[in-house]
Amino acid sequence: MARPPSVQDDELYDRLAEVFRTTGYEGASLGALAESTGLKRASLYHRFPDGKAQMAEAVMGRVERLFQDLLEPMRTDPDPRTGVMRTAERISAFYGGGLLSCVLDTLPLSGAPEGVRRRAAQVAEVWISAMADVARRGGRSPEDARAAAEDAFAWAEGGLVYGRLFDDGAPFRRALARLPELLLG
Amino acid sequence: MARPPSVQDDELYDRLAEVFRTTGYEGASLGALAESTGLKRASLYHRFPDGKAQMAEAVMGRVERLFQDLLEPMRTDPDPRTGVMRTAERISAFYGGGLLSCVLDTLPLSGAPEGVRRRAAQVAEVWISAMADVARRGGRSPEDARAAAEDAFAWAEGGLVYGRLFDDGAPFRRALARLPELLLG
DNA sequence: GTCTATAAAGAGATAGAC
DNA sequence: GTCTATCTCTTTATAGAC
Repeated sequence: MARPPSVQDDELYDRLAEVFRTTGYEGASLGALAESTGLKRASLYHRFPDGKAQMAEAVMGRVERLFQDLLEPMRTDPDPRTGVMRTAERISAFYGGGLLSCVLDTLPLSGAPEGVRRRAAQVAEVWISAMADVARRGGRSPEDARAAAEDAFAWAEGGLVYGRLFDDGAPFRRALARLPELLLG
Repeated sequence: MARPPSVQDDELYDRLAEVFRTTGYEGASLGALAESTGLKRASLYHRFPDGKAQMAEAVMGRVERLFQDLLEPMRTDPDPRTGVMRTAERISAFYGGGLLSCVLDTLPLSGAPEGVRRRAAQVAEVWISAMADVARRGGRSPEDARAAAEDAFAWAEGGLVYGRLFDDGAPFRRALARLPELLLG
């Protein structure tokens, strides 16, 4: 049985994520990952025998677990609109009000191993399908709900692209502020 | 052994752009740039004595010139709505219907020189302010026009993020299809 | 588990022949 | 203008001490 992820591990993953997030997969050198975590390169290899690819996949696993928490209100609040608003708040905070890059954007560039790219798509799918689900519960057809969820994802991710270019999180925050209307009409 | 003749400048920039676009700045190795252009590494240094940073800036200059052409209908068509639709068509084609990554997203990650990041923001600003201009001509207040243009940029860029993750350009194309409504109400 | 040391390959960049 | 050859530094990865 696999060892459950410890808090210690999560802290490590968060520091690795910080590097991958800002530099992408190929830009994230072992040296930078080691410095960010406070471990030496050889120690990282002890934790991740398959090297950088395994570190990136572990980071994607961590992000997926974090998203499960961010998405919880949207999934469980009896009122869809309230749930969407609460999740939007959490997501906005998670991305530093729109000033942090998203690992789903920066990590899966060409050069990243296929497994990393697949994991990134998986996490994005978790997010998008949770939005589509709440849109359906709000009364939209499955097709409309999925399209609205994709649009919401795109708007938010693009807001983060804008944020990185101009150091301004306003477009990202507008996207999240309009999430209820976008998903529920 | 005689080599095939060197490519023209714009052709050269396009081949460099292809590498930067898909891999980001740090992921774009001199070897990959040389292979993509058909030149040897030393020949690239003859054209760009300052190396990779200068190549990336030249690519941004090329992209800016390309955008001037993409944006021309939106700027000059007497009917704002027709102009926006024509520019949207051109932009959609430029990005392969939503399946190509955008250099404005992938190039300015951490690790890219400050000059490259500045150039990327400059090109994005050209695009966004052209959209804000047409929105104003369509009757919106300067503040609304700017915000709508930023939102349109974000939606489109995020559509490309989705396209890269899922190999599906539909969200990007939806964003462009809604450009008239987004900018002109 | 973490470290130092080091190997092996790849990176950016330069010199000089043609 | 393009090439081959080379330099130097960085990067990934491994070996082995503690």
